[in-house]
Amino acid sequence: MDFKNEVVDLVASQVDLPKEKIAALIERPKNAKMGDYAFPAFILAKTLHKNPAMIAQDIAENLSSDNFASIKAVGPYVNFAIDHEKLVSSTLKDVLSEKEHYGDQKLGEGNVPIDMSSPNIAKPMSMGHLRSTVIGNSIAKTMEKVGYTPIKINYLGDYGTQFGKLIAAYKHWGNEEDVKKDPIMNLFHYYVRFHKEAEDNPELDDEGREWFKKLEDGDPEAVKLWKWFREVSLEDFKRIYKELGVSFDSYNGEAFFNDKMQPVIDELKEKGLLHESRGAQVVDMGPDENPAIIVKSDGTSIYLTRDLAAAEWRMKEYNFVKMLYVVGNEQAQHFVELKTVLKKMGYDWSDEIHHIPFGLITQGGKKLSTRKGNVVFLDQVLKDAVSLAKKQIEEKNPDLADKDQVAHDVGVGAVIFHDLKNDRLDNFDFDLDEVVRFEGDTGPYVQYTNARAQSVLRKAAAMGEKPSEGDFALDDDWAFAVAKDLADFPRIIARSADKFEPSVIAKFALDLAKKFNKYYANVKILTKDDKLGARLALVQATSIVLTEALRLLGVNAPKEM
RNA sequence: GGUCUGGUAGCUCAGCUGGAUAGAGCAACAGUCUUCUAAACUGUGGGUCGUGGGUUCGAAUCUCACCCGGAUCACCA
Repeated sequence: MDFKNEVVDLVASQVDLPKEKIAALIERPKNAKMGDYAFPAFILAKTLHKNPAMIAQDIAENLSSDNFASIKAVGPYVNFAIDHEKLVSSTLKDVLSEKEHYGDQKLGEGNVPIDMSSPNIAKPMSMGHLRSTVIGNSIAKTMEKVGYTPIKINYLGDYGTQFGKLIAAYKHWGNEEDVKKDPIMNLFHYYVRFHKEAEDNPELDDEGREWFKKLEDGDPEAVKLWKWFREVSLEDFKRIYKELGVSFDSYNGEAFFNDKMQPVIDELKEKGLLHESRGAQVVDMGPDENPAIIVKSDGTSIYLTRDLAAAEWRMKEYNFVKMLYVVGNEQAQHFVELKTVLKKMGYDWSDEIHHIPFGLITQGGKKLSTRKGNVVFLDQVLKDAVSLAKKQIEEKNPDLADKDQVAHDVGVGAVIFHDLKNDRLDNFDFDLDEVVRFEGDTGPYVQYTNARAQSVLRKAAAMGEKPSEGDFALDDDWAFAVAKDLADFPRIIARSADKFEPSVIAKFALDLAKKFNKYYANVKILTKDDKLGARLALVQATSIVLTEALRLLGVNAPKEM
């Protein structure tokens, strides 16, 4: 049942305004006591030459509807209070019949490649990669929920001059055994050492360049090492992705596009977009902008060239309706260049490319730097989170079955949720205690709420009681607050999808959990009376929606914790 | 200096396309488990919404200027 549409119709019957205009004016009072919808009468004051309070009064007097418990003027507003029982019962009916498909909708269709995660080979994943990974993953699930077909692409940083350096470093200090034992960490140590020693010993840099040249020329040893590094790194990454519950449809990284760049350069030349500047081949970006470099002065390519090739290739391969890049905000300018160059090449689909930026993570107020070794390793954070969750379980629920599985879901869930609950663009300073908190506005709070709901349902089943299938009439304020949130869920999903903003869903989940906990604290659910089935239906519906909201965020919802 | 982005409670942040007394969480203090999981709930204190102008019946929200923080400003990604 759509109560808002009815409000619009009711107002339209009294007021000389188009329905669209009315719909835009209808608002939701902040204070629930004032009702559920309100129509402000200010804009009619001029045309009717009456004060808004009187206008509101006139409108309210002429309206009535079975679906609203009251329609009355309060000052310059016409306030509509929904009939509690009607809203609760129509919402519960929807949720229970559609189950996890509640909130599904068709806002569009077609392929949507999402460039996300994209760690660099031979370097440990940091908290920054976590952001790209979990934001991309949540957007993918949300896009799917509203009709699109997401394609998750891990654009691995598996090529470039740093591999020359890494090979040189390995030749100096590395050995096969160590790399096999702990590939990422040992390769990373070689790399860090290389940079440190190169400060006093600049010839090392030359060695690095030589090895990269060899790699490009197909030198067997260089290629073999590179392939090996890539392979062992990817295995390590996949282990972490499994922990996070994230999978990819493509691992076509930078190396995949090596042989696809020259055609793009040729194409730019043909279209007359390329010219020489300071020894480099560039495309002009406008009078006050730096030009976009396509070929460096030493004749080698640059990441923009590669991204252009990747974009063209993806268009051919996927015929996408949108393409998203979940990449840090510090690369914003790069995506402006990418889109501008594509546009100049005559590709209007560049308008459907969106950079989905996110804020910077710092530690102690300082920017994290892989090269300086000042990083927060994602692997370690996840391990810490899981072990803290385990400790918590031992304290609070030592008899729980599947302790390790639940500790994993809760610990990892806490980390993911923490990363998604705030606006993407917010910067944040990394603080482990903050990231793995289990109380307050956190993932575990939502999980716990769901576990409570599941527990009630289990107890009810043991009593031989089930959620009602037809009679959902509840009219207390706490149930009504929960049902109102449930009724909002489809709208929340649409907004999250439209803004590519997972935090909208995370905030909703927190709010719903809070409303449910108030209900739980104030209403004894498992009492044998004629409303028991209806109360259980509310519990069931809440659990369905909480679980689905968490799923869209990429967080598991254990039934017990 | 140019561009982008942000500035709301001690801390971390909500506040949807401008609307009725600015909201949460954390931290502090005071309560609530013989009763459905206290990872919870209830209450108290805490605010010049960066500053100043403008638009409007109405501005935390839109606009302009300025102040402060962050990112970025052609051969790294």
